[in-house]
Amino acid sequence: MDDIDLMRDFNRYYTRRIGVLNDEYLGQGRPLGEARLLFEIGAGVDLRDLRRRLGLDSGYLSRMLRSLSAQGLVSVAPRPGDARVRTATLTSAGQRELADLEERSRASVAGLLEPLSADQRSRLVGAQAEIQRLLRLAAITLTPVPDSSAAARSCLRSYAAELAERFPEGYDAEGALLPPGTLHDGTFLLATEEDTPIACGLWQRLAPILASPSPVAPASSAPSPSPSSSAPSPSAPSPSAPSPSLPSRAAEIRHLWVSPSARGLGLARRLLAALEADAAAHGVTTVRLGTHSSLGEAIALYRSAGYREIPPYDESPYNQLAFEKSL
Amino acid sequence: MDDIDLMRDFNRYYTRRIGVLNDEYLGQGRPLGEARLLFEIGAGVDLRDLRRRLGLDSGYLSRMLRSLSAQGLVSVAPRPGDARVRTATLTSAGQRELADLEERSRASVAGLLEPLSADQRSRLVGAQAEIQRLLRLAAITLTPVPDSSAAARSCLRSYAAELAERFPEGYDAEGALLPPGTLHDGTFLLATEEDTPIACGLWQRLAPILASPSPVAPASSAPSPSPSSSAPSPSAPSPSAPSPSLPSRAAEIRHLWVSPSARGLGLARRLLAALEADAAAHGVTTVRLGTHSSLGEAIALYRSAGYREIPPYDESPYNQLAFEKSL
DNA sequence: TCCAATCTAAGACCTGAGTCAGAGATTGCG
DNA sequence: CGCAATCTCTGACTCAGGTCTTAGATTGGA
Repeated sequence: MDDIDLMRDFNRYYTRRIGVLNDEYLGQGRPLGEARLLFEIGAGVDLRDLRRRLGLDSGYLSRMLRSLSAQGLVSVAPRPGDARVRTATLTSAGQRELADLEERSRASVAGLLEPLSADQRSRLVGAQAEIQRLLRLAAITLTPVPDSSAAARSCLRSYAAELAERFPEGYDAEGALLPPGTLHDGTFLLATEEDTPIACGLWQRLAPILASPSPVAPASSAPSPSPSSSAPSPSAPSPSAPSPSLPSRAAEIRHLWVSPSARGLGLARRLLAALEADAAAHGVTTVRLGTHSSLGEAIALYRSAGYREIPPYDESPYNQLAFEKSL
Repeated sequence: MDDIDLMRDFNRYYTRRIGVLNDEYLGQGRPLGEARLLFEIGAGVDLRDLRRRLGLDSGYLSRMLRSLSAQGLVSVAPRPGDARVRTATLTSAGQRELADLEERSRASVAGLLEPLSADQRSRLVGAQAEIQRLLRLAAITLTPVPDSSAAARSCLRSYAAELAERFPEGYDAEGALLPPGTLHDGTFLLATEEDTPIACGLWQRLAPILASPSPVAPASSAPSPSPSSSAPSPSAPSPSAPSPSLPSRAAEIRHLWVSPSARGLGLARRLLAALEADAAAHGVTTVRLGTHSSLGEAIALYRSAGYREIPPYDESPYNQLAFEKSL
């Protein structure tokens, strides 16, 4: 039995167990769809958002809401300001009903856990947390996007905001952040979880350094089918590339950032590996990066990913440390 | 957030993820119920069993089967020998269809696992295995039953069969097994998982030993509300009890057995603890047990559960080792 | 041999879930 | 202002899932 079969087996077992659990507390007279609605309508939600979040047809939603408001559990009213969209709110009876649902749900889970010792319970939730982390990580997709795209800029803004807060000296986004539309020889990777951006990073070809060994022919560095947003094949240097006609084999990784909500999943490591792989596929053999001495987790990540410290290679005031790795 | 909320959170996340996974491969044109039927009809099943296993209404099942056999996937025929029950079999087209379903299911799980490294995958399935073990353990119920009940005897038969195989000298069930209906001062605990017996064990009051300290008044050993099948309250000794009018405060644990299908769950430990608790609730202060030197896991269990070795206290040829614990 | 029990088939019926097309209301923008 | 876009409601429709009842076939045991 391989991993796949083991997982299928677990899925069958778990969904069956949890299925009866859910029936136990949800199926108390109320149709499932309505119960889910009650859960989702916290304190006023636009119907539009409800539909999107639950993936419902507008007619279907409208009908369920009608039923719920006939039962006096929710009230639907046009949103002040824009009367096209309507918002649903729980009435006080609805809140009671929801609390009741929650309580029943808690009770049925408690009944399930009851025969287990405290130690066994904590092992159970520990294993669940591990699974959830890994599944989240697996559900995150990495896509190359233009560095000027809205999602990319929003990630970079969050990145800059966080650095401004963490660096004792603050962070000058204007001066230090990659200006939009200037990444011509490299790739901006965006990580999204259920269509919301949660992490990013980019690699960018470095101008050849005079002290570096003279460029050799790009012999076997054939263009690969790997995803790349903007980098042309190595034999066709981009217009913005500096004087030498052969592209540099050194690149820099910059702006690696993971949203706080996605930390602890191992996403930074995955993103870093993806950036390296993409750069390597474009003929890059050496990647460098600079970082701030206050970013302990990042430094630990680079070290454990095979980077070794080198003297700082640029003048950015924020890059007190620099690292390098051969691909 | 306590264990219960953590588990609810995980349930929501997991069922949602797995839900879309299932829709992906099951909802290919065929209704879910029919797909489940295909899975369940392996090589010939009685409709009666199908109904019981899936919890279906006879009319509903009959309708689905009609539809499946109209599609040429299953054939239903009266069982030779008893024409009241009918059996369903997959046709060769049905088998192909099932193989196809399985393949799609594997593919969708594989797609989910694809972004994970081998190490992450093995951590995932490891955590799943842990959860499954703990949930199985939690789903097992311990019930006191008469030692002559069919379920009890079936467990004891399996127990004897296993010992006969494991002991180099064999096992004489006639001589060594508790005869049915003879447990008058003690409790036979049966462990069942989804209504099938999977483990058992019993405690039985020992006749007072002459060398033991003289019996004290059973002062505070009040009868407790704990479950007990046959043991009368300590103040009313059973007719079969030997001469002294006060019940012995020593008991013996015997015939502790866990079906191979339920090993590794920690069930033996739970069963042992339940037996001790039940005995203690009946005024027992010392439990003893004997075991065979070849039963390494059992010996390790007793040691780790707080038993200390004592000299053998009876003449059973199978009890080369004896243990004792004060409750 | 006959009766009760068992098992299944079939039909009527119901509910929930979900889709679709069209009509109204409201708003933003040229 | 008027038009297009957005959002919602409504009703008609389909389908899966499931229950209930009745009837018929078969069998085992009195």
